[in-house]
Amino acid sequence: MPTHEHPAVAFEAHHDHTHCVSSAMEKAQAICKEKGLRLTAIRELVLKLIWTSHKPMVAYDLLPELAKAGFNSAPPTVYRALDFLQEHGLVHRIARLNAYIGCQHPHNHQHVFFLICNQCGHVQEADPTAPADLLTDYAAGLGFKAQEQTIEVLGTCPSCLASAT
Amino acid sequence: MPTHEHPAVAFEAHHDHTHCVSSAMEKAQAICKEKGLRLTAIRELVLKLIWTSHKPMVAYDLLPELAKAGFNSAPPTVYRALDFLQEHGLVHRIARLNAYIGCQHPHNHQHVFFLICNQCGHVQEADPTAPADLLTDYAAGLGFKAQEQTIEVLGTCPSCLASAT
DNA sequence: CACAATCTTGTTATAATATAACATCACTAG
DNA sequence: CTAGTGATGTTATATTATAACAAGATTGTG
Repeated sequence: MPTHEHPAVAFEAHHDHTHCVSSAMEKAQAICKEKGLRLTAIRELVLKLIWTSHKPMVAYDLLPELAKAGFNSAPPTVYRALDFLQEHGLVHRIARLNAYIGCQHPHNHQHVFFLICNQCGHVQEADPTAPADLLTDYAAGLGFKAQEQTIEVLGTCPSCLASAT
Repeated sequence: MPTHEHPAVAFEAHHDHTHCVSSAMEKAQAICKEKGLRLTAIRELVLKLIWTSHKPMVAYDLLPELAKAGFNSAPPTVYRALDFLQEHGLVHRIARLNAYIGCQHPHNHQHVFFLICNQCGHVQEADPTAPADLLTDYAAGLGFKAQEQTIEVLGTCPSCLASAT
């Protein structure tokens, strides 16, 4: 296991997930407080559900969970919460999965970089810094001004590689 | 304008589009012949429509065009054609747009790299080689075996930058 | 407190994207 | 020519997402 905490966490089957979720929630509360945003009950629950699943969740998977918790559960409710969370950097939308995942990284939210396992579905967020610079430069060479970057890498994660023997 | 032909073509308002389309169609026919694939009338028309538009097209934009040409125009028809074209490297699907565009590049079809203009909607396919190597190496450092890569860069294209003055 | 302004949520309806399932047709190899 | 495969037709439905407007909640200000 690497000595730094984040990069491998989603590929670790037995990390302390309870801690992982509560830490993410505390961080989200702090961010909202700092920015004067309202992390309402619905928004908080949606974020918690996404973190708890620790896999990408699609919007319609969240609806029954909202219903269980006694909230309104029509699509606009969950899409609004997701829009809010995404807008403020708390979740990412993974385009090719139509799914949402908690934002784990300390980086510029405009630049996202995911490693998506084809076999188990786990998604690892990675550090976008190096590719972001490369892509921005490449685009600039074509006269294109880059503003937002999405990198989605599909493949096989360490744990699936291991279990394939 | 760069001396190489491909990279800037989609940002060139006045390139020879008729030639551009017919050249793409000839190339597609050659590829299918070589691989023993059947570029049927529907598949050929779908590919031609996509190339002619020269912008990303969504599946449901293609349906009325198929109908005009006298073909069946239920959704499965167009999705099947798109699946075929995508599977054999003739078009790409741009995940965040739910849209399809003709494949312009001579590279590995598993590695795609798009520059998407927020203002005019034009999409430029770029050379994925350099970022692909970087991403594969980065993933390998995390024990992840990369197999397929999607890079979508949003921003402003040269022609929109120029017209913004 | 009262009130207006704004933000958030509730509610109904519908749009947009994509696939399942099975029938029929057409091409190709033997 | 004929069985097997691949392609298309057809109907129905699943999945993802948003429009539009009403009602409620929160905040700042007098």
